[in-house]
Amino acid sequence: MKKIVIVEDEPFMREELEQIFQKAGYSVTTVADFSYALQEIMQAVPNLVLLDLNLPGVSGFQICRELKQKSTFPVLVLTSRDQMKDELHAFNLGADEYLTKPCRKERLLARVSNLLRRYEGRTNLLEGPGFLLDEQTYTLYIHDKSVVLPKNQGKLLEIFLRHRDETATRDMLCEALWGTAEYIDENALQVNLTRLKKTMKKLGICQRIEPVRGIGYRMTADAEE
Amino acid sequence: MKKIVIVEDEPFMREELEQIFQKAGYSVTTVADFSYALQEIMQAVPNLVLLDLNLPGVSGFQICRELKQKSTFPVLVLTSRDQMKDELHAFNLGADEYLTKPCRKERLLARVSNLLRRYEGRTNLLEGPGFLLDEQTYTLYIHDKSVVLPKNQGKLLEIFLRHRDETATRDMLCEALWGTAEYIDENALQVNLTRLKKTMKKLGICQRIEPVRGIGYRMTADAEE
DNA sequence: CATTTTCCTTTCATTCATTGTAAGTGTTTT
DNA sequence: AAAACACTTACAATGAATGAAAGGAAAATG
Repeated sequence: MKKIVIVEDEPFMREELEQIFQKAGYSVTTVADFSYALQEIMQAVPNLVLLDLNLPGVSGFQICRELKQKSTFPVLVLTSRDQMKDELHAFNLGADEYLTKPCRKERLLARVSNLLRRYEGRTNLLEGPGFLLDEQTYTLYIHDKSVVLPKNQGKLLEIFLRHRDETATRDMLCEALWGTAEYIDENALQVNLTRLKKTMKKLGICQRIEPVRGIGYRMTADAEE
Repeated sequence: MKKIVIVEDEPFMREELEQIFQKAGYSVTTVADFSYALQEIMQAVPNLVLLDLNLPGVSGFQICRELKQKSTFPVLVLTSRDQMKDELHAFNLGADEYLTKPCRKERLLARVSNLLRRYEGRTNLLEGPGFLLDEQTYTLYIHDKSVVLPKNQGKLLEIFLRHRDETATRDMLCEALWGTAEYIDENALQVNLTRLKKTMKKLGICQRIEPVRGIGYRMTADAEE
């Protein structure tokens, strides 16, 4: 059963939405405390997020942006703000659909199931700058090409994507590769990193993996590409 | 550069759309002869199709349905028909977006780039009943799981998906596996089929691969699942 | 500027999944 | 019942991915 999180402050509206989706066979969770909205959503691990923009205290835009940075859930913005600039802004932040209230039940349900269909099989995809990585198979999507990375290279890339612009310690990387933080062989890690760099270069993904002396590595988006 | 095909009968509207998208940096093709619309679209191999519903002689719905059955291009329906039932119908046929004329340039462009973003890395996905197959890597997506099929199994499944409910001859299958229609070994095909069946069963995809005596095989959707 | 430490690259042997071969078993059709 | 066709299983060969080893660069240190 597909799970939907509803972020809406107006109680009457919230309850109506909840009923609509429950009747349609969805599992529904509502967010009450908007200052922790992001955490609550992440914890619920929904298939889709229904987001109002006018929330007391917090900016709906801000929630949308952070959601899209830290997760891959589809976001449907449902709001009474019918300004074109709001709509464009929402799309720029990564929103997947934008509907204005009042909205007919049928339209809402149609758009939701449409989004869910679009996102089928997309739940495991990590977003990198200019490419996508399937975290289960390590299939890499870039433009219209796709390649399956060798497991070790995939594991390394996954770690880097999960810690964008942070430093990944050698322990973390070894842990990911062999399940233990102790060096099996300090060099094996090295070799696998070299290989990852090589395949990324071959694919035209310009990323720099820089060493952090004595600690580990960090990946930063490169200028070109 | 992303390529868009515009299917619109009203000349003034068509030209305006063409200009809007060209200015926005897209490559544009327009369809003139609507009785061959489908063929023209398929031949153009666009990244997105902009489709009007009110076409002389042909049903836009019909084009939409066939497009979605035979390709994976995203379809944006842009029409003056603002009936709710038209919208729902379009969505049921697999349309990805539905906008009513008149429509502001900004909104149209935003929705288009939104769709294109959503379809990144999705261009190679073949749709099967309940699952998706990447035709380059043979990564199989089912529910929230993904698996990379061995090449031979992937090739076989691809053939079956491209000829849904038709019979795939042994020649076709051998051709796909070894590039030649002559039997390398009649049995090798057999073994690979067995393996495909086994993995599909393990993944919970209920498909039946039935032999057609002396000719080949056909895949049919199964009752369960 | 020389030395040490740290990091990187290349080559080679091993390992493991995938594939084809072979032999034998089941199932239709005539 | 016999023949033709379809399926399964086990095993050996192949090839990609991996780790080991050794030597070369680059950065820090005195």
